[in-house]
Amino acid sequence: MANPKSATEPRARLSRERVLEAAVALAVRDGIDSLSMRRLADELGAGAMSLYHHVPNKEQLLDGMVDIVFGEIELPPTGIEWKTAMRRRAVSTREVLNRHRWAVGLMESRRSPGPASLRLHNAVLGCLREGGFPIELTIQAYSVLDAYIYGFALQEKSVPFDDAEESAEVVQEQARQFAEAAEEEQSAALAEAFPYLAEVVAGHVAEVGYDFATAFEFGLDLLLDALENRRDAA
Amino acid sequence: MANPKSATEPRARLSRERVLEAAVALAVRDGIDSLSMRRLADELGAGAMSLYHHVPNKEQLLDGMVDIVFGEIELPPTGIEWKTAMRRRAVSTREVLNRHRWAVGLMESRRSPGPASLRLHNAVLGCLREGGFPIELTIQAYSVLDAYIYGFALQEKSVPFDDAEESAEVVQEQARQFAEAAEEEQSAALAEAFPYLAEVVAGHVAEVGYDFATAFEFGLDLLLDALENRRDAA
DNA sequence: TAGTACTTCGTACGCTGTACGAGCTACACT
DNA sequence: AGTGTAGCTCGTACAGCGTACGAAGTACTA
Repeated sequence: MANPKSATEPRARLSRERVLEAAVALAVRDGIDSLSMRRLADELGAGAMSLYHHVPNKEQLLDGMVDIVFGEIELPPTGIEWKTAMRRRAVSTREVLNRHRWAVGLMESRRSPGPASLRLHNAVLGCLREGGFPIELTIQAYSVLDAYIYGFALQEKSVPFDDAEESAEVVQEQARQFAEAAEEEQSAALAEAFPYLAEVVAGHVAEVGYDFATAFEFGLDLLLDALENRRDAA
Repeated sequence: MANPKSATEPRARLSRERVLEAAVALAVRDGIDSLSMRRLADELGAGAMSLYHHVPNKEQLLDGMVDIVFGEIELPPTGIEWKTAMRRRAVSTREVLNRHRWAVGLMESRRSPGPASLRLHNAVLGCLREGGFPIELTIQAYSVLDAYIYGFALQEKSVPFDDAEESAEVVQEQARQFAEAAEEEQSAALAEAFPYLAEVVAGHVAEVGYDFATAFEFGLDLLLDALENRRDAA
């Protein structure tokens, strides 16, 4: 019988790469909670247990996915001023983490970094060293910057929607929870219980809005400038 | 009404508070992954489904647990300099998050904050406002500081052991993964592939060590000073 | 004492990660 | 060309998960 399967037919074989890519796509589309081995296998038109021939277990599947995300982050360019380079890398990191919100909790807390992660870490450290930072300060700077970047991403993760509407969304959300919690708190006047919070949420954010990108870069520049001062003071 | 006087019987009834406390204790002892409704019920000597009369579902159980953690964070003291107050609060947050590592990923990313969370947020904003920060800068400062604090906690979460030994632990871990990943990377000389990383990991951290508390306060003071400058420049 | 409301919890359903092993496929070497 | 073998696929099964449902027990009010 003539059964042509040598062509580009749907009978595509699995591979570690295909599995990881499908996993990332699924996480982006439906969120990390929807990523189960069975769903992922379905997505690939395979049986669940087939996956285990290309990935040892779910934990290492996540490791692989995380490294894909690391691979999307722009390395700090060499040959330009360190501050500009670090800024580019930081902004790129935020963008990537925004695209892959599912990864935010996983990136920093995961053991056993993959090659892309190592490459990035090495490049960042190199950028600082070449920028004239002594070792101790390099480590400090690296730690501080990464803490800020990932912490900011963590904050952003909790807001439901994308760029444009997010501020309004946050405000609404906050205001509603505000009322809710105030009820539990037995007080009728919530603004009285939390006046400063009310001032910010109802008074300012509701009117002026809040732009994450601007806020991120504000803090980023604050840090970069402060680090530069520290370096020159040494 | 809600507090029976003669509750010294071994036949302790369940209550939302008892459930939440047991849940936190379990998470501290065995980690958040070990927290299941059945295990928690066992811990309380009850059936699994009994819990649902005191907590609507697991999601809100986690919300309640998180709010307990927020409640342990020291509010920024009033009546003293804002920088000192913010420092105290930041250091306290790090301590609490270190005691409750299970909570780190959950604190910031959780919707619907509880009363303790609201109280803390309000106090922090108030501290900045009373410290002479205009509203816009207050929001920025708040965002930057929290991003840093929680991001740092996220980093710390991944290191296995406590205070003293952690540096050595990190180094060993890093070095091992280093070798591992370099193997995958096909190169034999890992130090050649990631020279800066090698310099830091093998060269400096291995010898001098790395103290998280010091690193945290370095970045914290960097931020606080920078924010003060920003305030005075306005 | 009866009625009512609240609490407890056994059972069950559909989901999860994955161990096991039977069958299939593809390629290497006679 | 035939055969051996190594790797891949996947059906089945198991323990554990969150939780819907409803029966039984307990406590308190009238």
